[in-house]
Amino acid sequence: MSRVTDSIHTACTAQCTVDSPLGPVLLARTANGLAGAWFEGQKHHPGVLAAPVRPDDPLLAQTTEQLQRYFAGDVLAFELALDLLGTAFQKSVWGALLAIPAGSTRSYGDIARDTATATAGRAVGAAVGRNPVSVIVPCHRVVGSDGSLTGYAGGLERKVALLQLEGAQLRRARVETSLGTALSNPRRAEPN
Amino acid sequence: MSRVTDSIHTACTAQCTVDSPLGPVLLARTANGLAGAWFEGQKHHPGVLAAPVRPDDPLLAQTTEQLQRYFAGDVLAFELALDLLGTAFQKSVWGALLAIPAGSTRSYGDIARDTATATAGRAVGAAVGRNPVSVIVPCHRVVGSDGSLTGYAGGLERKVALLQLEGAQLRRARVETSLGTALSNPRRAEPN
DNA sequence: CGGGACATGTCCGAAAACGGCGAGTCCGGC
DNA sequence: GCCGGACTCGCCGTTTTCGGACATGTCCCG
Repeated sequence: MSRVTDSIHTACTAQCTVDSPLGPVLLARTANGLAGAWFEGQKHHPGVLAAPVRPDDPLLAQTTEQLQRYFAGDVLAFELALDLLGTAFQKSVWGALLAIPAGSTRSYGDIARDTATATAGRAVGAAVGRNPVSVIVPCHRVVGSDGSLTGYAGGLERKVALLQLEGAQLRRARVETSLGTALSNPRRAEPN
Repeated sequence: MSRVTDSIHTACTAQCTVDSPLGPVLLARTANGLAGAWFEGQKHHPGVLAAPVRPDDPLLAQTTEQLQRYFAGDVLAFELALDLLGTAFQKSVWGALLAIPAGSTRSYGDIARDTATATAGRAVGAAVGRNPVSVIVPCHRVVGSDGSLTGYAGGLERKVALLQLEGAQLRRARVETSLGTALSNPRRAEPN
């Protein structure tokens, strides 16, 4: 068990489960904020938590409501107190994710350039993959530099679904973008 | 930082410092009981704790008082709620230490025979050395099978001082015991 | 006696492996 | 000629693995 994985086990003060179109989501909070939101069966799922089940916990209830609205199509920024447990590097990456607006995407390399060494794309990928708060910390908005989806801890189907729900421009089959590179790489408006 | 060392950092709820003839002692408690008592500069000292300083905490005050009586020569069993943070093996070893009455000593091998595999003497030594609650969990009452003191996280001087305070029979310099091994190994009355 | 060799649980430091990458190259198809 | 796709290589933080080191004691051998 990783160091951060077991810290959620000890720091978690309350948990509950929300149903979503993509399956049940396990929510977990600490004394300081929301610390986890995992799809069932997703990678790095913490498993069974010892903390008491409290759907009525104010923060968890708030989270549940915002998630339900989100999945209903009312996509806007979540407003929740977060407590992201991880290394300094991971926190900086997850923080950068929060700055990606719904409907758009950025590449792992972009995040690397923003937060760390420009060449740390791969490390960014690892950190993004360990995002403890799915959906709310929008790790699904990060794609490869060529627009490919590359991976998602909850399974690529969920990543696709989330992006479509947000109305993001997914890279299409090559057929439609034959006229130029700009369309095949929609996340870059400015050429430089 | 070791896994158990940082667990005291997170679990500690209150701390304070007591003066003793052997130097200041840092006391730390968790929600469940006394979790630490370290001499200044001793090995595995947790360093600076974030928990608030509360000499008036009931348990800490109780501990302070019993320690002062102990050092004043009123040596009797401590009566305190303990919360020993460690592995199962370590807990079993530390538990065995509590059974050693003041004034007597046992060997690392003895403890090994009592708690774990008979050949785990060395592992017992390591565990004893990491006893988080000095003096109260009497790790100073454990000596080598030949009666030598072998080591003490707080320094051998302190180990000697504690044992003398308790009136334990220390092995003397070789000069006086030249007549036989029995005297040099006073902790074994029965030959078998 | 002295000097190996071995068994035991845990911690610590170093080294290697492992990813949700990205840029560059080369080659085959249309 | 333009892409794709497959392949190689450098990059970087984290996790895992591994080798010693210990507050030892027993046995066996000179």
